[in-house]
Amino acid sequence: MLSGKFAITIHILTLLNKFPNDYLSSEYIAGSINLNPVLVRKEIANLKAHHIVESKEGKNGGTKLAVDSSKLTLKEIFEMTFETINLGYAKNQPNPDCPVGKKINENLDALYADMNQKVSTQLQGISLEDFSNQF
Amino acid sequence: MLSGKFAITIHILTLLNKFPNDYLSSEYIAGSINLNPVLVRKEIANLKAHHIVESKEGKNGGTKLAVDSSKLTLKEIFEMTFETINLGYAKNQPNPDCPVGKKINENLDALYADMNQKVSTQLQGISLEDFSNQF
DNA sequence: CATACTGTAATAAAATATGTTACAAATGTA
DNA sequence: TACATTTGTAACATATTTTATTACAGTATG
Repeated sequence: MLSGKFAITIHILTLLNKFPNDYLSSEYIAGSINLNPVLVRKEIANLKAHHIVESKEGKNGGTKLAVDSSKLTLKEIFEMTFETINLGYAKNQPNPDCPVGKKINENLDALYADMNQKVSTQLQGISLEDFSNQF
Repeated sequence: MLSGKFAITIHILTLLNKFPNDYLSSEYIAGSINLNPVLVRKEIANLKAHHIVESKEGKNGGTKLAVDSSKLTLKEIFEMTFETINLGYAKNQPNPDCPVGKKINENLDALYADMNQKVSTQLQGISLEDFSNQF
């Protein structure tokens, strides 16, 4: 559930924000992340689905930001690349005949919902521009 | 890095807290979680290393809480089962010749450090007893 | 029309998580 | 003492997820 998606996506967006007038190729972006270009294109597909970037096919094609980086927050990026943050669940269905087993996931859910609230508040306060300005 | 460890561990501890006078067997605990007993014993080994539980080998053996559940916080459980919370890193080493690649992990680290701070504060406010009382 | 891209599917490889088997050692109990 | 039950732990097996690769059709540029 946790993977490198958020990190990769924010890396892509930071690069796009550094070159707001250029269409960057997946090959170029992949070179900065040190990642396979196909995986970059997959994350870009996700960003496109959320109308955060636009791409141009064909020669000299590539991708550029389609939104104002001061208005895009890390919370939105988080939500595009993660469902929620949590500390995991036991994978198997716990025993419904045990009072603890029966309610454990419900109680973990409540705990994790609070965590998400706190993390979301933090991330909402940081724009892509803010993040990008650190470089 | 994220797995079911936290969930499994808190499940174990909740059970132990429900039966504070009994040594529960890994078999019994595994039945509630619906997990292999060996994996339960592995998590218990971790708890023992932190002096949270004590075990008795041999017939009628098992594990029981060794601490006051009102004093053990979820933060401590979190730290025993996770290093930190984060939204991941690109797995490969980013390109050090790119200004973004060179600093991306450092900047993500700073972001995640803040997240951990917030999550830790939340978890510190919840004791095992509090959690267990929800069942 | 050659070139350089995106988009996407199919497949492979690697990494991680979970499960199983096995058995020595400990301990209670008949 | 002999037996049954349980922990502790290692070794191995399987499943799942993540990451990488290959391939190629489609699109735009010059």
